[in-house]
Amino acid sequence: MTQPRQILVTSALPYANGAIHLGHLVEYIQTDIWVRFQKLRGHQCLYVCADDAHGTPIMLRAQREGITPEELIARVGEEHRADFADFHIGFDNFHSTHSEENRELAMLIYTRLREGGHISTRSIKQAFDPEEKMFLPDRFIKGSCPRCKTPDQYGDSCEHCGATYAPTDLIDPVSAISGATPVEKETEHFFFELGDFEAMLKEWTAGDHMQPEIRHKLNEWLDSGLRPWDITRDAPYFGFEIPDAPGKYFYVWLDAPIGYMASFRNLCARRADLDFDAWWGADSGTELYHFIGKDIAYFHTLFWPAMLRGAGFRLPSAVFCHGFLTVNGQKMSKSRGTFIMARTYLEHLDAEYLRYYYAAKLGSGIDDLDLNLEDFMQRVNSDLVGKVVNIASRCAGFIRKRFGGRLSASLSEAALIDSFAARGEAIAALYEQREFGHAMREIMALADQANQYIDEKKPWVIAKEEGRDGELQDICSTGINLYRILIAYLKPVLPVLAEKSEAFLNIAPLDWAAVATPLVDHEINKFKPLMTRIEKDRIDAMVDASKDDLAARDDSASPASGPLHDDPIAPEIDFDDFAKLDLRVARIVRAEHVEGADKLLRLTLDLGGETRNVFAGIKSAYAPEDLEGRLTVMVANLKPRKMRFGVSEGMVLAAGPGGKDLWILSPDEGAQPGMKVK
RNA sequence: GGCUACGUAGCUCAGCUGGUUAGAGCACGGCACUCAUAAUGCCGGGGUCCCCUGUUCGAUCCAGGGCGUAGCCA
Repeated sequence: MTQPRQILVTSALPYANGAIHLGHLVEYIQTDIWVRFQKLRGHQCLYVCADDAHGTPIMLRAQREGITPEELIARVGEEHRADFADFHIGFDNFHSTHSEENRELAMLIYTRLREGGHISTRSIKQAFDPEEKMFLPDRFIKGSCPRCKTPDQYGDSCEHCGATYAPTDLIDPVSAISGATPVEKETEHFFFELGDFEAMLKEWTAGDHMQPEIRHKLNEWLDSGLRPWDITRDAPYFGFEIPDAPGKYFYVWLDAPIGYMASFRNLCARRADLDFDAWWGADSGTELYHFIGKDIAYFHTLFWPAMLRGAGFRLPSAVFCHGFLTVNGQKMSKSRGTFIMARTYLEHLDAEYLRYYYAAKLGSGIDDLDLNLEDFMQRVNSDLVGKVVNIASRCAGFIRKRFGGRLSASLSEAALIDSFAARGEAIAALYEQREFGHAMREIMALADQANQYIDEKKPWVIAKEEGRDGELQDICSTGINLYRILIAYLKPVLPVLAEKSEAFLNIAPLDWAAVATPLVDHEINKFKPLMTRIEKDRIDAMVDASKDDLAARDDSASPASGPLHDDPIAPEIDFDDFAKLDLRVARIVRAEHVEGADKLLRLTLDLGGETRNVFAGIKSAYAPEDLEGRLTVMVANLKPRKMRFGVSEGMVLAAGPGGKDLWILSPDEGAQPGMKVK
């Protein structure tokens, strides 16, 4: 080990007007894994975050709920803390931007920027709601797109044609709050003169402080010239009022990143060993990393370094961007049930499944990450339960039953165990570079090796032979030692599995260095299942619950609804695509319940010369006796599918959202079984 | 609309500065095994590397154009 480093890490501040969802968690899990890794390596690594508690949306939401903004952010803050805790996000401190520390630091930075001549004042024209007596952010003005005329678009861009414009360009603009027609009104704002920092930002950007993709984007902004940044908003606003400018507040994005500092200062107050200035002073020798989403790179790579430099603080060592989450290849969708809240997930599934899956797919780039629920289940079950935990499971029984839990007094396979330990530095380098997916592949390759070893040695054969106890004990002791190394490598990702494994192995908490010292002549505890498989119905239940959540949650009267809205028409296909489908009229000659199946009925379909066995998920809507004798339509050339209860040789067509609301298709009188539908 | 990225097997992803038969895991098929949470091991099938044009002796990798996806445009 080299010298311990001093590292301060942040994740972006979650906005305090809504719940944490699985998209947010990409970032917190990524950051947490990196932080836990650094700690296991023996570094002093501190992870701070806070709620981002200011701004118009929070003010308005509190109004709507009839509570104060302070009450709203207190409530949301508690929810956020609980969600993070249950996903094992190990913040050293989680604070709020609506705090005294943040007020003082925001003032300090603002004052220093002003003294440095970097704050200017100018009058701007902004949309004003004459009924609510407030200026309107772009997002709170709606109207028709000036280019494509699509109605009901926001004041900054059109969701239909992608045009960007000023709110004043909208056709028939209205305030989203009151419905009144906004008027233009002049107001004086303060601006941060970003252009003063152009040279410094160009130099900083050229250094190794961000990913190349972000640097490209930044260069584009730098080349097009830096404009002054509007840092104030007028009352009414929820934020920090500027003392010498009554009625003016700091824009939420000014004090949000300062929240990183405020959270750290708050931590310093409780920790005698931490000195704020040593970590944030201009000449600080510590490291500082911000993990953020690619959407807010702008604020963290331009405004934030400029503010820090202008106010005499240190700059970040690096800003790490990540991509966005898609679910099943698409944007998270409320109607599809893939807009999944952290809490909803936790009610159905173990947090570590998701931590592992994200880790397996995260790299150092800014690509989006897809949570494919089918892949998620298979990956977790196969890698963690089938491969890793299985190693302990298949060795522990012999050690316990035959040797009283005692591992061999010496290593029979020192070379194998050494080869596992020798991978530690390479795996550490991957964690360090945030190449978690690559690290997981390396670790799983080791798990495969361990299983191969056990397979090759066949302890279950040796166990039946006289006089080979020593060999048996050696093989299983080796397996246990290999398992221990794998768990140490996985510990940043799976802290709970690690903790349970430490209890099973009867050892002190593992760290990276512990890998070098194998367990010999050591007694382990009884093995209990350390992790269980993901069941498909748990995922289905989570998706269903996410649909329900939103029905309940979505109080912002969304006028659009109905089948077309919930399930938009699929992309256009050619006739050839359609012609591949062979739809046939079929008579349901028998319909019966399937023992053990919650949703399925077994249908025997007559195609006029051929009968098919089809399992249909319509039990919730039909009684078998109501179906027998009916004509319906089936997909006749669908590949047969093996199900738990038998092979399903096709599919009957039905419409409806599910449950009781499901209707199978019926041809009119006169159609004969076997006729092609075209 | 402009810009920055991305587009590789059914799915999720690797592929170092262009070079002979393009890889992994999962899924799928076959075999073996039964210690283990129906876990494991061995073998196998499967890809016009989004499309077009160009540069090159040679391009999945470079250049130009197109299509699609994501983000940003203070």
